[in-house]
Amino acid sequence: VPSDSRDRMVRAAVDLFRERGYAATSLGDVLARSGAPRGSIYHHFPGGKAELAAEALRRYSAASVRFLTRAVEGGSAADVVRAFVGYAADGLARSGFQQGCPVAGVALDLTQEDGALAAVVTEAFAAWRAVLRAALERDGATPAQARRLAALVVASVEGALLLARAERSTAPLDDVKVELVSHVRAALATTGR
Amino acid sequence: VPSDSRDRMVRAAVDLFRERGYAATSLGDVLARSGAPRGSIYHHFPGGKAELAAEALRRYSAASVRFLTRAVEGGSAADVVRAFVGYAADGLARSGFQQGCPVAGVALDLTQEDGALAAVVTEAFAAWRAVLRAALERDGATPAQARRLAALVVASVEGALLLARAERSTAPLDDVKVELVSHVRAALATTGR
Amino acid sequence: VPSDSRDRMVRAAVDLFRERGYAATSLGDVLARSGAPRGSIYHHFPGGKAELAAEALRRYSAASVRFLTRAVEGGSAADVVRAFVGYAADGLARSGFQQGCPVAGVALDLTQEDGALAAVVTEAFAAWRAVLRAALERDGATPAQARRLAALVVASVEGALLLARAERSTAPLDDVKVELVSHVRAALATTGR
Amino acid sequence: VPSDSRDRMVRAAVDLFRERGYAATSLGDVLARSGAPRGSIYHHFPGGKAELAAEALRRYSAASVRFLTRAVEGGSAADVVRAFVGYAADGLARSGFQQGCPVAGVALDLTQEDGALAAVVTEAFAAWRAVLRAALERDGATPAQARRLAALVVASVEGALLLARAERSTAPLDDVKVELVSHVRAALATTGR
DNA sequence: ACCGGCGGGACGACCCGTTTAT
DNA sequence: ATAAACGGGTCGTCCCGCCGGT
Repeated sequence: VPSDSRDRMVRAAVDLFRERGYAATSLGDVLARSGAPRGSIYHHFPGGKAELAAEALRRYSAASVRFLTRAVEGGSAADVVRAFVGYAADGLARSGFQQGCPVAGVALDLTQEDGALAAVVTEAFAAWRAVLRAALERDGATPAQARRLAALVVASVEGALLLARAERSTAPLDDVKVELVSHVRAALATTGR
Repeated sequence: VPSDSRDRMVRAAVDLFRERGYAATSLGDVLARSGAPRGSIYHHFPGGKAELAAEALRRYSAASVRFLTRAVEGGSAADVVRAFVGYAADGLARSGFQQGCPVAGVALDLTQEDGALAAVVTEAFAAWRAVLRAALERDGATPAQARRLAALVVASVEGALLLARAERSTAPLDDVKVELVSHVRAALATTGR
Repeated sequence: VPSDSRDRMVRAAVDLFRERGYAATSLGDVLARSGAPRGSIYHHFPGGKAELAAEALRRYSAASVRFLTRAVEGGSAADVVRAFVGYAADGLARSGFQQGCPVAGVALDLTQEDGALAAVVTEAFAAWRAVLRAALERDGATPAQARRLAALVVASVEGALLLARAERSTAPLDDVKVELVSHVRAALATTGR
Repeated sequence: VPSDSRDRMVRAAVDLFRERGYAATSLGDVLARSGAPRGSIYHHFPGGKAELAAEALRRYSAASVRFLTRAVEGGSAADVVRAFVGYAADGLARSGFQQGCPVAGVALDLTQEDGALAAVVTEAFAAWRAVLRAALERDGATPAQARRLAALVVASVEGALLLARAERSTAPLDDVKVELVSHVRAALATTGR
């Protein structure tokens, strides 16, 4: 059975990485926010901070992929794009423009040595792209086009989250959403013809 | 006359923020890479690390804006987009997939207290968007459309840089470039008609 | 029935104290080397690390005293000295010059508060000296002389083990053995005359 | 100019290693006893605890070698032995039977990785032996005999210090002194004949 | 003005010896 | 008889003053 402390620590880590990134988040911060006892971190995460971060990213990735997958099942590719942008915008707005994307927050702080964590980051990005690619192909995109569009969507959302958090406004996300939906629609219409 | 040490420190800071972000970069790292004397930090940057970072971002922003402006003067909006993506891709590839965007590297690590630095970050993003917006309007976009497209371009490039650095490949940047150019072209064509 | 885990832990502790002393040996090291389960420490050794160490020293002391006693029964005092030095040299050489004397390894790391462990250390030294004293008296030494020679022998061996481990060679032990045997022989000859 | 803090830290380290060895001495202990500020340690000893220990051992070694050398200049080999044992006994007795030999205290706690420190330990032992060997040869010993006798003397003193500290009495040192002097005298007399 | 030595306190992550709850 | 959990403490080092030189 997963311990309660452990779970709270992972959740706190996700939130903190969304707010200040990996390097600026101390284990003390995680402990303070989660209310977990100091000694527990090494027990639950023998690999230390990096292992905690890996788990946090995996959890965030899994949740967002589940969300995306549901959107894919219930709507068109354009709907999925809208859902993806909305997912990011929601998290940001709900937290008073504090919480961006934890994957980005970790990715930017990594140096070459953190191989294991870097792999988790890459995997998280890949998972999003895979879901988007599948939806785009399902709706008529060629494989190459789907790959490019998926990259554009993920990149735009990550970047827009950056802009939006910086200026404390969802405007960049809203703008990106409009253009993304229009572009995807046009691309699929052209291809499908 | 601007001191040599000061200059080297700023350049080292830019590079390090591109590689590992703000929080993961210590002043010791900056000193080591720049070869600057230890006692000089507070002489040149009484505000400490934050002031050094502000200067580093301003310098990077100014250089990239100069580059973008030249592209605007010499080509279409689509050319500017290509140049912008290329600028990011070049820096990344030239550094062996180490150096992303220093503005992003700082932005993600900031907490609410770093007001001054946050302002510099916002300003840097705004500067890029302003140049792009102007070029788009010049080429026929409506103000609102130009604003949205500029947001999309800046966001896509920042995000693609993230993806590209993570997977040590320029593929995401290349993919984003193709889609961005195609979308901007289509948008301007529609509007201008 | 003596538990298997318990036994393995004691043996691992002996070896580790011989290699790195008391303070540098963590319970985790003991667990890792013995393969014993983590939770068992407090079951078997309610007194914690100190109690484990006490038991380890007692076991080592008992084994070496048995060895010495057999040498006493089978030979002259000079033979006993040879056996004593050889016992130390064997353990050291067999372990690739890793394992010295666990009693020394514990003794040096103790502070004034560790009364119980200090007593075990003293007792271990006393036991060796007692056996040597008895053999020397049996072979003709006066009580005072036997006491002094026993101190010299134990001290020399402990010290030579230190030197030998440090320079990864049995030379100091060999040198000490030669001189010790010669001195003991001369002393007994003079007395007995 | 050597800083005052630095000097006090080294002296505190020597004393603490004499009392509890290397592993049981924390940098916090050194700081507390020396009154030095925490931030200074890394400035003075970039190599951390190991570098501080190396310096402490070198200082103790140098001081004791100076002492031994003076004894060599002013007396016979037997006098040197007496001085050597007395040096150890004095330090121990003066400190209320707390302070043994710092070289031993470090040597026992080292693992295979601490190569640099181990070299300093070996060097310290070698220095004592060299001085003793020279004095013995000067007084008529053959080279091989001098080597063996020097090993015996150093080993005996180190070991006797161990015993003496453990039982809080100088008796082992006194006993060893008597036997050592008698043995060295006899050895030199025999050789010189 | 610029720079080096040094000091200074606060945390950083890691991990240790121990106890509570099975 | 064992795993989960717990605080306290380790070393490293970070960011930052304060002087004395030059």
